This record gives sequence, structure tokens and C-alpha cells, in this order.
Amino acid sequence: MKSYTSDLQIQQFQHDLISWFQKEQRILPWRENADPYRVWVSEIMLQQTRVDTVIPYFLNFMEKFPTVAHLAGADEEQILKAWEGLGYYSRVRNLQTAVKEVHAEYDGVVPADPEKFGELKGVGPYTKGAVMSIAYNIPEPAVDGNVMRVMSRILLIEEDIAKPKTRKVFEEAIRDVISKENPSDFNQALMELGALICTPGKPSCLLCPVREHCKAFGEGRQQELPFKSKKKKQKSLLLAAAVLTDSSGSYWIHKRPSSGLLANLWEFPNCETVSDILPQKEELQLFLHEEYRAAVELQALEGTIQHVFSHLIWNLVLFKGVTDHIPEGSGLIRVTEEEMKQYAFPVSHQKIYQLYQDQM
DNA sequence: AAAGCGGGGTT
DNA sequence: AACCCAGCTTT
Repeated sequence: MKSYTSDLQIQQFQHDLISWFQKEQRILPWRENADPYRVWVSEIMLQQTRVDTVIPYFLNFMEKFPTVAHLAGADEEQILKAWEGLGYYSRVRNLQTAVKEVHAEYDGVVPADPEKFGELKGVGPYTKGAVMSIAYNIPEPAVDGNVMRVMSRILLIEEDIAKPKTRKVFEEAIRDVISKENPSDFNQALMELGALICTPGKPSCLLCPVREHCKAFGEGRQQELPFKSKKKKQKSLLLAAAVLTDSSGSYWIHKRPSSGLLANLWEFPNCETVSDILPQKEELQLFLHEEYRAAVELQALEGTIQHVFSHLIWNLVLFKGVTDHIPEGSGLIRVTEEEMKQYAFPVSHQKIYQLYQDQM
């Protein structure tokens, strides 16, 4: 079996790629220095998330939690608030779990050993390679979506990048071609190339520093790659939510379970509505009484909210209601409008809050 | 191997 | 509407 890299001019490829990166790289906050903790935080934030989205979150996060010790000692409520709106909230809970371990087991120093670093919570194959190469200049592959796209074109790899085992094919290829002298710039250059030049839709091949090395470009097939099988579409759910207040204007809110969707975030009380005979308002009223012992008359709010996740769609119908009597320990807590700012809400419930306030 | 897990930008 | 994004964990 002939390897994918056998007819690549590796030295020349490395040089062309790294030289381009050193000249053209964007100025980004996490490139200010190579502090391993800083690099680590940036890599977690950048998982499935665009650079422009991450920048303000990264600056705020580093201000609030500048070191391993700061993050290890923070309250979960604070770190979720710092992540609010960024999505995939288990990322920050796993990050804190891992950082606590680094604080306790490694004296606060991020281990410069891929095997040890890779055992930490939330550190998968990509993050391991990225942090080890960028922070410690260790030649490990860091294969993300960008790298699979770029290398599928350079080496004309036609395997399905949606399949988990395909990542290993790319990791082996990268092990063959990665610069041992400068793995940090090499890995970053591949990702930068994927972001700026070798883009999904119409790659700018005429600006590409490595087009002479690119087999797909040589055959005019760059638009066909990478190959990715389709994923199935989202399920759609019908939900009803209630903005409940007391007579003084404080809100009744609920903390979501510690696992699953939007774990540990706060929300307005709500339920999925499944009946085809009962009005949604009555179904929600029954739920509020069963779940929280809250007897409350609801009024419809104007407008609905659709919220799209990667794997499902919420269609929300909204109500408001006033009650002063909900038992202690019911699962709902009472917070003032001012205190609301301390709690992390998913964007869907921020939309609910916004819509409610617009109608008051 | 497949599914669960957010949110937003691009085309 | 589909696709993509500096993916990882659980089942």
C-alpha cells in the first residue's frame, strides 16, 4: 500500500507553508505569547466555534481567570456566566475539572507530555496536539476540520471525513510531513491556510503558497474535496414556557440538570407539549402544578420563538403568570431583576426574557 | 460507530 | 435550507 505522502516534497512543502504563515498570520489575542494555559483556553473555545466569536469571550475569560490557579478556584456559576452564549457548555465544565487536576497534581504547570495532557477531561486528540505543539513545540498532529480539508486536497485523500476513523488517516499523514523544527508554526499554518485560503466553498488557489504541492489543484478537483457524507436533520419539538414573577416583580427560575442539554444552566420553567387535545396553556399549567406545586393562572404572550440547535429545534410558545406562593425546595428559586444578571441562561431563554420585557 | 451537545455565520 | 466552524464525551 502506497502512502499518501510518498510523492510530496516534504522539506519544500514545510518551508513554503511556514514562510507564508510567518508573513501572513492574523494578529489574535491568544498569539500574544505561548503560555500553555492561555493556548489551552483558546483551543477549547475554538472547538466548533469561529475565531470572531471567540475573541471577546477569550479576552473576558483571561481577565477573570488569568491563571490555572484562578480558574481552579472559581465557582461554577462564574465560569458558566463567562461562557454564556458560546454554546457546548460542557467544554467549560470539563476545562475546569482538568485545570483543577493540573493545579493539584502538576503544581499548576500544564504537563509538557502529550500522553499526560491527553488524559485530562475535555482534551481529545485535536486539543492535545494543538496545545502540545503550540505551547511546547512538540511535533504532534492537530487534526481539525481545517486540517482535514487542506490535507484532503494537498494529498488527494478521498475518504469520508465524517467517519471517526478517518481522522487517524490524517494524523498518520501529518506525522509524516510535520516540521520537527517548528511544529507550532506548521500546525498553526495548516489551520490558518484552511481559514484564509483553502476554504470550503471556493478556495483561493491562486493565492495559495502551497498550490504547487497540491494534488487536487493539479487535477482541478479542489472543489470536490473533502468528501463528507450527509448527516440527518434535526428533530422538531413543541415547548411551552412561562415567565413567572411574584407580586414584587422578582422572577421564578429553574436550574437545569447536571447532565444533558444545557447542563447546569438556568431557565424559565417550561415543558414539552405533547397533547393534541389539551391547549398548550393548560398543559403547562398542569406541569407547573405537578412539578413545582405552583398554582398560577397563565396569560399568553405575543409571539413565538424558534431556537435551532445542531441536533434539534425548539418551537416555543410563551406565557406569563404571577404567584407569591411556591414551596421552598420545589426546584424554582426567586431572584430579583438585578440578581438575574448573575445567572447563566442559554440564548433561547435570553430570547424569552427579551420578548417578555418588550411586552411589559 | 453513532448520537448528543450550541450558537452563529456563510452561501 | 444546508453547510460549516481550531471537537469531545457518552452510549
